[in-house]
Amino acid sequence: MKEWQRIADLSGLEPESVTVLGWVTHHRSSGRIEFVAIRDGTGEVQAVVRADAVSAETWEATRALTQEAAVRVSGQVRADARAPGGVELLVGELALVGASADYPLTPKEHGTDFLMEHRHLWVRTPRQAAVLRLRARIIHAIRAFLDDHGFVLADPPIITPAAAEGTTTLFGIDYFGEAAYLSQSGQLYMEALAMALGRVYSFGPTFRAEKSKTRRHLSEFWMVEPEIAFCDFDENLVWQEELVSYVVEDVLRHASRELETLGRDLDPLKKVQPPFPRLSYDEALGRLGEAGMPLSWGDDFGAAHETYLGSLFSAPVFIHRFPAAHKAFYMKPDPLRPEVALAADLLAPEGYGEIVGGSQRIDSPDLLARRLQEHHLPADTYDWYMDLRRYGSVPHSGFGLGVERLVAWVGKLEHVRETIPFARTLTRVWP
RNA sequence: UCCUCGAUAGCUCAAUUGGUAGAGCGCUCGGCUGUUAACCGAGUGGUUGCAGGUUCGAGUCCUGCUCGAGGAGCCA
Repeated sequence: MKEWQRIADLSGLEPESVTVLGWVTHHRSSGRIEFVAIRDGTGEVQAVVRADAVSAETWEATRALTQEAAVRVSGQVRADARAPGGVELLVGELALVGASADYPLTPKEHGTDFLMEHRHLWVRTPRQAAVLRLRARIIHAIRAFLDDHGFVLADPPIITPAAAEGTTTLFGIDYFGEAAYLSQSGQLYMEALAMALGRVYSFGPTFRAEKSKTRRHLSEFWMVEPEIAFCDFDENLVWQEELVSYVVEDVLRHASRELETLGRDLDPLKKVQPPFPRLSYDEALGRLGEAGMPLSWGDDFGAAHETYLGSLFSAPVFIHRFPAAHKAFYMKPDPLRPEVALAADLLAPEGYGEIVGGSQRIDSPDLLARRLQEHHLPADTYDWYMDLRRYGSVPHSGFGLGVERLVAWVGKLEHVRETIPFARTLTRVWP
């Protein structure tokens, strides 16, 4: 027999006597009877304490309970329609494990800044706990899919000597007296690892020092970066849609309780089935023109354009073959149309924007050398990267998936700052 | 970096035309034997973000600053 029970396992145990360990979320008094809501991380249960049924010590301990006090409660499990969840604990004994005075978070509403300032306590609330559980399940699904399809986890360094793409802002650090940077993408390293292991993926934190201040941006976020040898552009898209579909299906099956806590409408998720629609950049321009949002060829999409394009379909949509001029140096031009790159963004529906960005990489050593020059990138820094084309270069592709954006969309959350335990944003590096 | 909005009790907010800073929640005390963010009564609580200005008088008007939120750009 277990010494204590998880609250999630209580249902069905009636009329057994059990012990539960947890925290008091709130309690109500009605004179000679107290109702204490207890949370243990697996669920919440109502403990009922009657003055005439317990010792004086237990009664006094119960009367003195405060919000978030840690307690040990023993009692009989019983079904009762009046109890939230249908099951409650008729208490025989209650003891304080850890006191809690003047808990800052009340059951009433709070503002964003106050909650983020108390993020270490905010995570105790049912909604935030559900988000973190959903995140864990999504990460599990991503890794299960990749592991089951022959991808080898091979993480690139987080401390890097130079910008991977040379565009976005990096966080600099002092590396034994030399300048170094926190990785903003492991992609170039993943290409090297794909030449060694075939199919690889990285799963780790990524750092961007951009002064982005929106509900879609974090300074530190987690990214999955698969890289696949002998994989062309079209196959790359298939991997992406299979992965995203698998994650959604897995979450529907295994995280339904979390989605329910979040009030997530499941119908849009059920429509996420491969293959996803594909819209070329040119076709996208046409759709935007029809919708009264005309752009000139070569223009980048703004947030409003992405939201509109994402809203056209019930599943995520690929926008592919962007003008090459503004894209990363390593992206392969379309052989049939060199002015566009074999790159695609995957836009989530319901206004969540880009969740994946991927491309086929340049395999020609001559073209890659030319691109490095055109982008004014130092040849010596990228010499090791050129080696990948000098020694057995093959067609290869890969993509980067933003974990927090995926979680935000799947959970239909307002802001990515809730999808990670302790968000690092432009204005917050605390707690 | 730019645009918009905001900052009043521990929290969420109110304060009419420039005229005595309030409510709910929290907390403390009391009441209540089935509560559901319990309820009822009493109490507690303020350098109105900071600095200056206008005025008989500023939470309110003006200037500068600080901090925050949303958005743009950039991106996952």
